[in-house]
Amino acid sequence: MKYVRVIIDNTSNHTDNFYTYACEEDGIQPGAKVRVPFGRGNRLKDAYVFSVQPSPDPAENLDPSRIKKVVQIDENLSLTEDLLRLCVWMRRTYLCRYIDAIRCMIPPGGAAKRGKRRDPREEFSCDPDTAPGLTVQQREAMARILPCIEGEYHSTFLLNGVTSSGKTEIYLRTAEEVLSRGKQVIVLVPEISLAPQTIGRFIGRFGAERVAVLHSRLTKGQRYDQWMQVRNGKADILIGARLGVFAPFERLGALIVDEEHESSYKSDMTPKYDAVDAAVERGKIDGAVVILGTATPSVVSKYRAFCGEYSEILLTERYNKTPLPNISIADMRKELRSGNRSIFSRNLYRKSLRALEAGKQVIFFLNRRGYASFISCRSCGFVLKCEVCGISMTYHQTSGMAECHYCGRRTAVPHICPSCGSRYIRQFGIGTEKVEEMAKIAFPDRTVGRLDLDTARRKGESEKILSAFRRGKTDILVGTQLVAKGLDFQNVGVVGIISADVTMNIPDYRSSERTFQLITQAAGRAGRGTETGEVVIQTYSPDEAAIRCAAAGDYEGFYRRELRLRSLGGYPPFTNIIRLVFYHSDESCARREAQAAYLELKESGIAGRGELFSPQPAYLNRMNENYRYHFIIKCPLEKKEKYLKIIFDIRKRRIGDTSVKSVMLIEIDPYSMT
DNA sequence: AGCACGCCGACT
DNA sequence: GTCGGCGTGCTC
Repeated sequence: MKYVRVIIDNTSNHTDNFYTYACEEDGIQPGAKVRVPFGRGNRLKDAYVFSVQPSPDPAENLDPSRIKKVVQIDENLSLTEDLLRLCVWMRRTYLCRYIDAIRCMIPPGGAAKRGKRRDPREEFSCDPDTAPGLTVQQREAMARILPCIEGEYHSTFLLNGVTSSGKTEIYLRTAEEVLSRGKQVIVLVPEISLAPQTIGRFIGRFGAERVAVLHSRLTKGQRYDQWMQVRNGKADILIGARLGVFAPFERLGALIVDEEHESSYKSDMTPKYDAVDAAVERGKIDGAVVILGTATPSVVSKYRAFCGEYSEILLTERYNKTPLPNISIADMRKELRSGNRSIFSRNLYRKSLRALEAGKQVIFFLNRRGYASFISCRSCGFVLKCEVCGISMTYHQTSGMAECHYCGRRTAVPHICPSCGSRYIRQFGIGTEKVEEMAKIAFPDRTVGRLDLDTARRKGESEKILSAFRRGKTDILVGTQLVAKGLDFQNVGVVGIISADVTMNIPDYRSSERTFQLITQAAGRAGRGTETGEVVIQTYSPDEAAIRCAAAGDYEGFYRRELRLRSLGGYPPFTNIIRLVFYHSDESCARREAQAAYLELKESGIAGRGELFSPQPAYLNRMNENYRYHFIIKCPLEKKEKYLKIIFDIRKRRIGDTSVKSVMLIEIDPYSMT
């Protein structure tokens, strides 16, 4: 007879504890999925074994007569011990329940109904791929990674390589080395639909039968099948979106994260984990090599490399010596002053016209987010920013005020520019639809396609738009970041970034970083063939560091400056932003309970100057009929444990207090503040 | 979250 | 007497 400590699969907030059961099967292992009687009604519940002991833990002082027996063991859906440790880390790091972490790791709906279903791997073309020779830099990179694979110890590499420097080949070689030692590989990509070439190369190199894919677009049945391929060792490579980090490999040798700076690695559902951090943690637990690949490292990752947490590998040479595009900045203030009121600068218009006449194609890029409106002066480029946080303020229609979404400060919208006194200060917001319309007017004899979330939502539509552009059926492609990411077009002569200010002015401390990354990526779409491409960046703030540095291809310069600003503002990587959200259908209840939690933190005396901010109505004040209040903590790294402990206690107090009605959400470094 | 226990009012 | 209201508290 063994005794097991389990976590019950239960929706309750009150049962996030270990429960001890007796088990007659002596071979029971941690990670096993079991059925146990639970509660007074002894209803059978799923549960997951976290530890196996010869006798009940005496410290728990359990009455032996209260210990019930495991009634069934489900061999199929068991987790690995390493994943259990990752659960513990997730609960500690994101303050979720054990069961929330476990649910990331098992296929949803359990064993879905049997039956024939499409193999999701079929959709990827897979010409046999043979390993090409490596460049000097690639060989140097492998020389640094190989010792970890051979020695089977964990290390995280930040693979910082410019576009076409051959990062994918490093991934493939790493995978090859790991696989040849009988170990397994996880490859994370930001979004499966944007990575068909990467997947195609893995399948082409290693064979489709060894590769499993996992992402949220799969049906439940498909996800179950792919998960099983991994669990029973049929596949030894998994390519997936963020949830692929939880693939149940027993002998994981490497975790590869492509485009590590992408925001899609942050989960938007509970638990709000960051798949990059989870990958690094899993690498530590499993003793696996972690490779974070990118052309524009996130400020946080770059800083960790600087601190020695990660080792940085630079790839600076372009593989086929493709010339870098010629990047220029168009100052839209000057355009306006000289009478050009169109959305195209003369420079961009002229270059586009010339390229189109030479039979080349053109991309117009604009990253419009529905709510991303900001207040700016068309005359001098001034942008209304919060005095405390330095973040651009958002215009609110309902209040008619400009608000900072971080600290909640409100100011009246100036009618005269505080900087230059001009009256041309107003709210901005153009979208891709308008760009499409304007492109059709400006280039009347050309065909224009548009790719953004609205046109790509319909299934198969984005493929249609992209293939039309690739085949030359459309001359001009207007799009959001969907066109900027990872897609190879051979015939693009000009990339026009219609307004670099759109991303610059979203209310988030990462807006500079995102702007730099997006410009760099969009620029990388130009001149992929043999000829030099042209990139025109249009902006009302040509002196903005993110824009200047991106135009100059100066990552280091951007990074150094941005790091200083983050340090001054108390932002990551020097802090973690912890956000607590409270929602309830009754506004006063949400406000009161947010206030109670805030006071509890304040009275604990933990918060230093500028760390704790008072509760504010959340940006989307009403969501699903719920009123939302939130507050943030700029938590210095060394105080994280202490802060999390207090927040954990607040949650415990709230669970025990029946008068508490609102729901509290905990977010660490949230990607958006909605 | 369930589910049972428990301590009060109105019904055959 | 006893049926049932939902406040309280526990679930190995």
